[in-house]
This record gives sequence, C-alpha cells and structure tokens, in this order.
Amino acid sequence: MSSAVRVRFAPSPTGYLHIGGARTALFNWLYAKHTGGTLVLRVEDTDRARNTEEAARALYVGLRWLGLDWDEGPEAGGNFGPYFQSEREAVYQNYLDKLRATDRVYDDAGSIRFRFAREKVVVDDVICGRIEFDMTSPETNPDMTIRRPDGSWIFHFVNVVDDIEMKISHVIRGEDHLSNTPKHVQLYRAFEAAPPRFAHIPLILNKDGSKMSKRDQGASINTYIDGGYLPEAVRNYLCLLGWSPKDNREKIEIEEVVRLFDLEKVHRKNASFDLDKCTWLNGEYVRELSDDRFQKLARQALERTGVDLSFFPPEYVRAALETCKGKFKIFSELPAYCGFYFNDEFEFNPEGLAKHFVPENKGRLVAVREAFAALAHFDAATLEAALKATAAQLDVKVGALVHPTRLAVTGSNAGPSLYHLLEILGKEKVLARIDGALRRF
RNA sequence: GGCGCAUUCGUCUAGUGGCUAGGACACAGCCCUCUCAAGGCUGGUGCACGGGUUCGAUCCCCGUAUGCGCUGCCA
Repeated sequence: MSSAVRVRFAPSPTGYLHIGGARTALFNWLYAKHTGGTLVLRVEDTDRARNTEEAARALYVGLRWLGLDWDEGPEAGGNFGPYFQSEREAVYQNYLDKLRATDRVYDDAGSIRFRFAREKVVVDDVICGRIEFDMTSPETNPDMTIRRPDGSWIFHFVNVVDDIEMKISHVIRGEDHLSNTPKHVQLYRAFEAAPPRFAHIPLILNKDGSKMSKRDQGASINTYIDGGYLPEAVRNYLCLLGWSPKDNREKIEIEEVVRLFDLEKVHRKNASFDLDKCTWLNGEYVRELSDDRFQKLARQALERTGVDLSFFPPEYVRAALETCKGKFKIFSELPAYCGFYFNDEFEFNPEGLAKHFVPENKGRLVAVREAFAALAHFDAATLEAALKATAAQLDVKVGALVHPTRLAVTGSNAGPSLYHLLEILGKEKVLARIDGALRRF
C-alpha cells in the first residue's frame, strides 16, 4: 500500500544535536513507531560540505544516545538514497529541468528563481489546522531563489524534491517552517506531486520564553550526555514538551508513549525548557536503576573526573557507591558527593567547619574516637550503638556527635548514612581522619 | 511594517458553557530521620485585557496587548 507512513528527520549538520532538533526527531520517531511506519534520516548539507562527516556523526551520536534509531539513512541504508543532499546533485538537476520545461523558473543575476503561482494556498496542518496563505501579491511574496550563482541549492527546493523522491507521507517539523509551507506546496504542485500531510510542532524556548540558541544552557544534547543524565529520562522529559498523556503521569515508559502518541494531540503552543524538571525526572529514573547499571554509570562518572578506581578493591568501590544510590539526581553530582571514599585529601566545607568544629565539640569528638577505637567489630550496627551510647554518656543528643564525626571523616555536613560510610571506610581510616580533624580545632 | 501561529500558577500541563480550576517541577513551612536525599502533610501565586453571544463564560465569536515564527542567494 502507498498509504504507509514515511516520516523523516532532516537536520543540517551543525556539529551537535540541538535539543529542539532532538524533540523533532523524537516526535517523528514516535509517530513512525505508533503507526508502524518508516523513519528516514536525511542530512541536509547543501550549504557547506566540508565538515559534514564529522558534524553528521555528532548527530548520530545524539540520536542514538536518545535511543532514536532510524530505518533509512546514513549507516542504515535504504532504497531511496543517497541520504546526504550533497550527493544528490543529479536528482536536483533533473527536477530543475522539470521546472524549466514548464517555464516555472528564470534566471536572475546568475541565480535561479522559482515563479510562484499568484494564488491563495491552503495548508491543512494536522496540528495547526486549516490556514490560508495569500500569495497573490509579488510584493509581499516575491519569487524565491532555488539555486545560487555558485550552483548550490536553496533549502526549500531540495527539501521538497527529497521529500517527493523519498516518498515522505508526513512532514513533521518545527513550527518555524509553518510560514514556509505554502512555498513548499507550490513546489509540489509545480512537480505535479501530491503534498504530504504537514504537522508543525511547537518550538522549544528558553525558560524565559526567548528562543533557544546554540549558546543557551541545555541547547545541545551533549549537555545531557556529558552531564550525567540518563537518555530515557531526557527522552521522557522531551515527550512532555508539547504532548501529554493527559492523566497526570510525568514518568512514563516510552512504549506507553508510543502507544498513546498521535499528531492530533500535539499542542500548538511553544514550550519553555525547564532544566530543573528534567533533572528531577532524571532523579526519578536514577533511583530505579538496576544495581548493575547504577554501578557502571557511577564508576564512569567518577573515572571521568580522574578518580582511579582500580586502586581500590572492587568490593570497596561497590559498597561505597551503593551508599550513594538515591541521593542524587544526575551522575555529575556523584564525584563531589562521594569523593571522600577515594581521596584522603578532601576539602572541608567551610560552613560545616564554622558550625561543628567549635570548642565544645572537641571533647565530644575525642570521646567518639575512643569509643570507635575500642570496637572489635566495625560494622554499621555496632557503630550506631557505640555512638548512641557515647551520646548518652555525655548527655548530648545524637546529632551533637553525628555532625562533627561526619565532618571529620568526609569533610561535608551532608552525605550517605554515617554508620554505613564509617563501616566502609574502615576503622583505620576513620580513626586517622578523626585524628587529623582534631588538629583543626 | 506585512503575513502566520499562540496565550490556564514562575515553568510543563489537565480541564469543562455552571467545579472551591486539578496534577507536576520549583519555592516556603512542618513531620519523619544520623545529615542529605526520598517520602508524608500544609501553603501561596493562574484562566492576558476589552467587548460581545448566553440565564451563565476560563471554555464560543470579535478586537487589543504580548510572545514567537516567516518575510534571505540560512536551514
């Protein structure tokens, strides 16, 4: 059947995957999965063909990281290639000839322009509805250039030609193209080709509503790859921008999104990207990670900051990381959180120092040290009992001992469970660290 | 300027011609607790404005404002 859904993601290789592009790719992917259709990846590199290979690779990396696989395109093959516009010169020449044959183009100072039909063009958008564009006036809608004097092609022309050639049934793209659509429709007509269904999805803006550009925080997918985010969490968050399951769910399995997703239910309003919420959602996913995957990602996060884990026994590392699970939202937070396990030269938190290393706590810390030194077994339960007994002896609240002790052995006033962390660190290290800390009073 | 699209808490959103307009993030407070995180509870802020239509509009229509997009030999 020719009614099969064929969609495409057609980025220009800029060297990185933009978050807005990622969302466009995601919605195309979702629609393809939902309908059992085909997703085509096409690289629109008409402008500069110099760093295309490398820049395109960055696109693949970003898409694959998000789990957005394509059925046809670079590194996937397909019967409608090549999938780089820079390799489709013959196709464009052929289509240009068609326009020449029907007198729809003319030369203008070396460039070639397409002559618009002076008429009203109706675009029936799946998301935006029926919109009428008045193209009757050459003043407000001058004919458009489709080829530059140097022979390079303009986006509008090659984009439409490729969509025809690749038998694209649904063009799902950013709303910034909505106003270009009547031009594209004119091209389809000139080629006597049936236009696809158009679906213009809202844009992603910064939190303050301004347009998200290259420089903005979180604009590149690399922010998330390098920042210790989980792909399924970022993908989940992206699904929620311009679409909703309508039942108050925030964390939602991708299979479920595929099942529920439809173009008609996509919003028409631009959405602001809220990194805080994306990070929160990531935390939800991190908490539910399997032990193995958590350990693997945690190790990676530490190693990329230069921690040499091979120096420590595997069981030590595993136990140490285990105490951090559920305590942070993104993996880039982990090294600072658990660095004390792997480095004796940690910094002391200045506020903690001012608050807890005060004269009356010195004696308390000494008492804790003595209690710990006397222990035959250095496990969490014993440590807790010992610390509580010491507190009772001194007639102070447990917290009065917990805080100085934590600060002494970790340098921080927040962290994993104290008793477990002490057990993992071991008696020798703990006593040595308390001794060192005592000298700071 | 012209054309197009949009407008529910700060942000993402649910929602209906009649409801105390719901949820989530963020924020504040309390509880829990060895800290933090998580969890529980509580709190505040919202239907852009002005006209209609209607017994009644957040919801329908028209304007205005604001935002965004297009208006390139960028994509």
